[in-house]
Amino acid sequence: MKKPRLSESQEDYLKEIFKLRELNETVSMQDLARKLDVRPPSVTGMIKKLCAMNLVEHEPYKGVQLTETGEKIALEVLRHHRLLELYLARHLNYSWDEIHEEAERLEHVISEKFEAAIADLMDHPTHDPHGDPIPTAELEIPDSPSLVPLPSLKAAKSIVIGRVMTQDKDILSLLFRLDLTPGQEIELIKNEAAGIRVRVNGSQYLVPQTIARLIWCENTET
Amino acid sequence: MKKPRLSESQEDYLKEIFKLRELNETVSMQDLARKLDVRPPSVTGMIKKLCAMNLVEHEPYKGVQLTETGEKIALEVLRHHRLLELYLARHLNYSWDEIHEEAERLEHVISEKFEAAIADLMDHPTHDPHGDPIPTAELEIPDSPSLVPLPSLKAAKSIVIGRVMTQDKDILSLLFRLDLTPGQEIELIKNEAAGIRVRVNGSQYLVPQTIARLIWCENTET
DNA sequence: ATTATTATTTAGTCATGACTAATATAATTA
DNA sequence: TAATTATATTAGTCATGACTAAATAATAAT
Repeated sequence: MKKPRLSESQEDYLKEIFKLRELNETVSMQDLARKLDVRPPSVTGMIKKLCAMNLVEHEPYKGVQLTETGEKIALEVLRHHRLLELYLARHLNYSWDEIHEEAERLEHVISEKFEAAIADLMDHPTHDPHGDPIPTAELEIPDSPSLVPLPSLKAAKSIVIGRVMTQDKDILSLLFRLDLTPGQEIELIKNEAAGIRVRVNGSQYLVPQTIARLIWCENTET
Repeated sequence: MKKPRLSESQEDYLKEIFKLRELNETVSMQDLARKLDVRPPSVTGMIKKLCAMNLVEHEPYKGVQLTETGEKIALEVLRHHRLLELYLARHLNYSWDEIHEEAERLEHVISEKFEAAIADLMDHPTHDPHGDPIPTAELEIPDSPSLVPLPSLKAAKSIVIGRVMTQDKDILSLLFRLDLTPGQEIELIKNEAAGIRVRVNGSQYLVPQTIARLIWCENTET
């Protein structure tokens, strides 16, 4: 079995299919075009190629899916990305909103050796700074606490943030400044129409619904 | 003035022209083809393009030269490369013969931020693990001690290695195992036809001429 | 000075991975 | 069911950066 080394583009396609698949039931060509910032015909072309390589399967109008091999590759890229994000934040003093872009470029070029080295250095972490799970070296996805969006919770004294579902730099830097970060314990005071009133480290904020929806928390009920 | 962002190929061409220029008086298309591992017509094509961008100048049959802008870019890439090599060796436990390849890929994708971060972390080093000078952030080449090849020296008690002029993995790993590394102090016992007899950390070796020529040392004689 | 050799360039091809414009197919709504 | 809208695909183009084969220019040797 040969290992033909994929292009960065191809890796990005696989990664994006994987990420979209986690959210939506089905992944359309358009979804991909949007996320990858290319035009639909480009997607058609690339998906054709990936099909021929047995990395994805495609039923027109029904969606794209990764094959087992395709998923392995996606997970490898995702592992690189998330390890890198954590590494940049922890060891190179990157701020939260800077890590994504850099990781996006580095993920395609680091070797197995590099991956292993930073994983070692960080003691084989299971989640990145956004709370996203980091696939293990064996490409399994580690267990995460079951999470729900902040707006779906009722007022409660102690809620722990698990994950922030955005890569938008402005939002990230805002959340970072307010300490609305994974691991942080907050108090949900009241769920209002305009937003969610929370207390974090003694300070009180009204978090707009749009932003609150991006904050997923450990499910305290039941 | 626009900054058109060069391709990795283009950066490699500029870097290689710079490095060749340090050794030879003149840089031919063939030299470039050899070093870059491409065929001469490819070089012609690319040089043409770089000329149009005002990054190099080319007198057919007389050689290629960097313009000021071209040199700046070459130095930037070189700075990335050498900082990375040192960083990989120091912080990620890379062995000497592994750093080059990884740096070769990373040098094109790291940001200014990344460059600054690792430079800071290492206290703005002036030389990489091979003894090659690391251009400063302002893209000046730092002073190096004046060096001469090991075979040109006479027997002497205390000689300090300054630089090893190879990227061959086997040779590097050999030199590393024998402690024939920049900064190391050695005794030159005798310059024989077959090689150079040296003592390093108490052990005695006969270093073949081919290899000895790659080892440059601080010039002890006036 | 002519010939041989080496260096360089032209001309033309190929693969990648984007693009636009136009078309076809499916899903949705009237 | 037909019309409309959304989705996907063809067909054809372009830029990049490699390649081969053939031609041309410079240098070295006889």
